[in-house]
Amino acid sequence: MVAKDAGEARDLSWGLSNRLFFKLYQCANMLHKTGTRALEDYSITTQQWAVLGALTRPAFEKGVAVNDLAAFLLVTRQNLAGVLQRLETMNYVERTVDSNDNRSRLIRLTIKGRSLWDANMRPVIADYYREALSGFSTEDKIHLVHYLDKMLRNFNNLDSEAHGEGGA
Amino acid sequence: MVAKDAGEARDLSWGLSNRLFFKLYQCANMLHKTGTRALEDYSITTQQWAVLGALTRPAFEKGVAVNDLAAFLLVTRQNLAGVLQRLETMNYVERTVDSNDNRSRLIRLTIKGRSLWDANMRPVIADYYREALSGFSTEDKIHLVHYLDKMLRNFNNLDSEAHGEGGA
DNA sequence: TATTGTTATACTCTATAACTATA
DNA sequence: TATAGTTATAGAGTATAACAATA
Repeated sequence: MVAKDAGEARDLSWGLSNRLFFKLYQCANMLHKTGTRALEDYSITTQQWAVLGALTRPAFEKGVAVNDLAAFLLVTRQNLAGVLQRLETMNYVERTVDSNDNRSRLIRLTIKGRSLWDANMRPVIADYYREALSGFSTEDKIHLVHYLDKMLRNFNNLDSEAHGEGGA
Repeated sequence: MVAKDAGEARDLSWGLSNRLFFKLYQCANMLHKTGTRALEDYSITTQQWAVLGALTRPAFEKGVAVNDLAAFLLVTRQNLAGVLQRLETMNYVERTVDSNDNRSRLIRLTIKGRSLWDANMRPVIADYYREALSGFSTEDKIHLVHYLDKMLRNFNNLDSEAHGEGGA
């Protein structure tokens, strides 16, 4: 009976975790679908949104190295390069040489990019947040951020292990 | 002073919501990155994982129409077609004609697909859940599922509006 | 006419490796 | 030698439109 109970407990745990990850998967899909649609007037995808949003951070406003930006966004520098290229073509970001290290390039918003964010994207995104989080109290949001942050740390551990840093 | 306070309240709300969505964005990225890596021995992506997982549901075991599967996964039927094609090439799913409606195709797992899921994928995914949810109590998981489900309903509303169904 | 599913196209994103230029 | 960034390539996913077969 012990073995059977243990099996049942494992099944319950599987079901709940499975449900949780399926919801997360669906939320991820819908975030990209509805987010990209919300910003379609500006031809901005959610990845580009994340980059532009990061560049408005006070710490990054004077420019941020590609590597640092990639680490912040949790994407590889190679894949960030593609997104940056598209944003540069649209004249929303620009690259300057870091005078402290000639290998490094500092990425920052252009005037046009800043204006796009402040005048167009931010209001649209504020509306988007309002709708996507309707029914959420401030407490709910704080709890959810906490859970997502906790899961994110676990994901980062999983990712580090996969790169052989924590080899068993 | 009222206007200023209102502005500050809006900023606080913006900051919290922005943080929440950035975490969600990062979790989405990491789910695909670590999930696909966890299943790389079988060349299964997270989208294919979702399809195969759906097909193991008791309700779908005898076959499910493409449209119903797409609705369940929250993807378009066109995009599902591509994923199904890749899974069919690998011999993990098969299509049969619905005898009740000759237009419809019922998708179901093949023996090989069922075996891949039971013998290989499920154990790997169970480990993956354990690591990705380490530190989460059952209560935590229930709360998180609840929040994700709530957000998902909001996303679906946003999506319906965008398709002109609820036009203001 | 409407619906089911498929095909076609164009683009973005991702993973990976190889390259350059600096350090 | 190691690091910062770029370029190149192949594959997967996504949005959208158009199409064939069936209802």
